[in-house]
Amino acid sequence: MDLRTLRYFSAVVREGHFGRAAASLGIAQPPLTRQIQKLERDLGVSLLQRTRKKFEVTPAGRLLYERAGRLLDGADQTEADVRRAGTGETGRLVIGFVHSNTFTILPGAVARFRAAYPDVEMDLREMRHDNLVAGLENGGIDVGLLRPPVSSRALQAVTLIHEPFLALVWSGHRLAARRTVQLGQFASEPFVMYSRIGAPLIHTRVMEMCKRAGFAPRIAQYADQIDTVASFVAAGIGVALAPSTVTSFNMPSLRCLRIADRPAPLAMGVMWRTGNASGLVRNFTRVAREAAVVWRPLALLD
Amino acid sequence: MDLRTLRYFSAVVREGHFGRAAASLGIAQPPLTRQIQKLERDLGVSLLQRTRKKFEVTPAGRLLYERAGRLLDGADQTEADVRRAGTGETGRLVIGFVHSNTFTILPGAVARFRAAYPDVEMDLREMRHDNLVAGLENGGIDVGLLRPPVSSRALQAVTLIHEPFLALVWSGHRLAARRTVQLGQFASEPFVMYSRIGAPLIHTRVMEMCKRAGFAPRIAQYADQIDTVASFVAAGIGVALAPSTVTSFNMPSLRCLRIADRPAPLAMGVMWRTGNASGLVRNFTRVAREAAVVWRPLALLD
DNA sequence: TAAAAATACTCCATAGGTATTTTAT
DNA sequence: ATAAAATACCTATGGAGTATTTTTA
Repeated sequence: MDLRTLRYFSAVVREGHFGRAAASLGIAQPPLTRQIQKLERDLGVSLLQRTRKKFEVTPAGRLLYERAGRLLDGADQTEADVRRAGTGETGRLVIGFVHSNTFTILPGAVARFRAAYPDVEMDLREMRHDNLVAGLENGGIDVGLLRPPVSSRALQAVTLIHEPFLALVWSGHRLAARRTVQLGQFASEPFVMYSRIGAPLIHTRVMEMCKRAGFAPRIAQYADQIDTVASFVAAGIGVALAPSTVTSFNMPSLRCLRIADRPAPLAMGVMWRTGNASGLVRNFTRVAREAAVVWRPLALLD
Repeated sequence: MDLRTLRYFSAVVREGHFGRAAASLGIAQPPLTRQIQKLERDLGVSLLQRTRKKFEVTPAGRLLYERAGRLLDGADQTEADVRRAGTGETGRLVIGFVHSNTFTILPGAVARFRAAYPDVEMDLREMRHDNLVAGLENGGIDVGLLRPPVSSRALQAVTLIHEPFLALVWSGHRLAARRTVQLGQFASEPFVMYSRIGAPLIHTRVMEMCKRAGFAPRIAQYADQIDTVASFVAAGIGVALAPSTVTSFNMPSLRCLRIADRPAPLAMGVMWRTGNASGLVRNFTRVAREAAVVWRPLALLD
């Protein structure tokens, strides 16, 4: 008993006529006759009470007709649902993101994805970089928004946007009136520094930049997130180097300066486990790229 | 997408291993691999994320696995139910019967059938002979207990029991002390007669018997059913010829006499529409025959 | 007599088998 | 090195087509 045979039998009962049923199925009448005979043999049950000219449906046949209809509907529905799931139009997507995204592509990407795939359930989780990488690797997180590069062969990444570094000082700082600074001018300044745990990538980058400029920063305060860094700087605790996203904040006592050394910008990307490129992940990645294209960093100190 | 393929896919997911799945399905591993690949092609969906060594199930695959399980369970259940319906172990059976059965095989047949097929719903309908024949012909009644012969090519019959005719007189009758009568002795008696409508077969038989004995009966009263006939006779309204079932009644003023002419007995049979020999009908017929075999007419005036 | 199902036969698509290759652990 | 999936190639079952027969309404 397979679905094709059930379709055949359903057609015969529905049409009440082998010839018309065969036509509606797009096959010839003799194979249809044979398939129904075979079905009856296989089940060991008489489904149709025949004469050479017509037939009527036995009680067992009526039962099968009723059940077959439900089974076929269920199979069709399943096929459609699986197709949709395969294209990522439905299902559940666990999205991990590091805090920095809050002010960049996350809102746009989520809004676009929700609009494009309303049937996908999104589970958004803000996480620390290291936990996010682990989550992606062990499958707890389907897709992550975090800063590449990540040294994990198991993960694949696409870079979405680049954010230049800016130098931050408070409005009372001696350099506050400048539009551009040399990193060397910060050599003896107290630093508000991204923590190694909360933002290892930025931490490393800032340390490198300082080293390249010829000094080791004196760290007055650690902070995990860009908004905390900005508020500490605005409070006069120290200077900082931070991605241009800081311009999203409206902090009167904060000044953002261009860096004459032009350090390489920070990247933000979308990552997923190699081999988990399901429709959901592919779709989210695509939508995130679209969101990144139209994303405009706020005016960079024009 | 057919049931076989779904069984294959379910086995692969359940076992987590193509080789073991193939073994559990009783096929070789390569065809299983190919069938899963074909299923993915047909659906246009990646169900398993493979390496050459192992695989994991994609979200779409998990969805299909879950749905396939339900579909397969439903199909198996349907197959079992249809088989049962085909053997007549389940379903609904409309049984028509003429009143005479009330005192003969009906109780035994129904009790046995209920015991043997507890899942069959019985719809018992007492009907007049003519309506029962019509009901059998048009399909409203599945199986009937009535007196053959019936001149309808559309119906098939099996005779269950034979009931000898007895002569009935009231206890004050001049022949009441006899054990045997000649039909000719009733020539001038008033008759309680089965009506032509209610019991056409017995009516005809009684008229024939009288004619053969050389007289036309003087009909004092008509009655439709054996119990009515018996009570009229017991009331002294007239004599009657009736099947031996009358001995089922405990009527003090009723005498049942043997008929020396030994008329052919009346038959009672089970009938069904030719070509409606469904499992239900076959089973009922068989059980009715079994009931008839053990049926013992009450002591015939020993 | 006409129309419908059943049968006879032929063909080919495809499921399944065996042998072998590839690759990940 | 081993074990697991994939591939190559072959066979044969059986599903579908055409032509024809049978039957009954």
